[in-house]
Amino acid sequence: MPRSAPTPHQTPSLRAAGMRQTPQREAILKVLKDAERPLSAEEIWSGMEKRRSGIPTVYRNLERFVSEGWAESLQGSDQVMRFVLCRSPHHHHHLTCETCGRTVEVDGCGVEEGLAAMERASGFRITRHQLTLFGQCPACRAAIPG
Amino acid sequence: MPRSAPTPHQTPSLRAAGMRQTPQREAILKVLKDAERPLSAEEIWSGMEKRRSGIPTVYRNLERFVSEGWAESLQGSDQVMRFVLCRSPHHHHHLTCETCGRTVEVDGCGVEEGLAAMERASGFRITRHQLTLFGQCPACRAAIPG
DNA sequence: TTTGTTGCAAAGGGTTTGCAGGAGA
DNA sequence: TCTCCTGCAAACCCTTTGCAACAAA
Repeated sequence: MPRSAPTPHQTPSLRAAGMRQTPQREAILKVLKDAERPLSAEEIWSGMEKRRSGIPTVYRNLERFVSEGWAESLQGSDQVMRFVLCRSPHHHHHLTCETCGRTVEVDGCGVEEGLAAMERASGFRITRHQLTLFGQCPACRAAIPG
Repeated sequence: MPRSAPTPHQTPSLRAAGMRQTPQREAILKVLKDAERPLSAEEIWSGMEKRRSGIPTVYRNLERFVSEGWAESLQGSDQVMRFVLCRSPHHHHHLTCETCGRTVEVDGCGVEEGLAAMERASGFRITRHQLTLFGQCPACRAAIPG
């Protein structure tokens, strides 16, 4: 249930979204902004200076940010939810390096034709999809050739 | 750490996989076989006649079946792991109807070209991907046209 | 008989809730 | 001042573990 204007992917503005501007919220956004990979709530919490917040506050705000479209929550293979700031307002996917954990966004999608073929094969109408990509980033490829 | 032969996707054979044949295991496999959608451990447990098992047994065997390649575990948007029997030995994806929950497998993949484009754009080497598809099955499309 | 499995109970770990006090606007 | 937000503690819930009893082979 997004509350903000239709194009919320710009620099998150607490005020514009009708949220009060608290140091906790700014700290959470800062940690997310500086992160190069999806972070768990606990990692975000640890990253906040002086831990001046409780974990529940982190969770509550994360949920808020996701519903605003500012962040995205990703389920890993473990039981932990991780969060990333959405840099792009467009449809995109996250590509995670399995060696160093760095995550980048890939704009666009590139699976449309594949989806169309699957629709024909299954008779389903495909309305949404979630694609998570894993591999190795350029730096790690260079470090560990093979 | 699969223990069975390289082609374990046929009808699961407990004996062939080096597992003892217990009523609990047969019951779990039966519930999964009859299911048309991914089931949580608790749903599987409830589906076993007379609940003649403890939840830990269900979890332990599910983990075993997954490592044998007989089943696959899927993370939904909630915090619950769900399980499906793999009908096909090939690379495939699961397509879930958002109206009735029915899930089918789509053989093949169809996103290869897209992945190649993403590799070029990102510089990553993509080694694995997870694609989950949502939409509406033929029956639900017929029932609720639009 | 041997050893893999099960059941119970309890622990674990991430996430959510209730509520009273605190602080933006 | 008026709400919204936060912090604390406890509750929740799914999943895992330890261990002794049990049963498949």
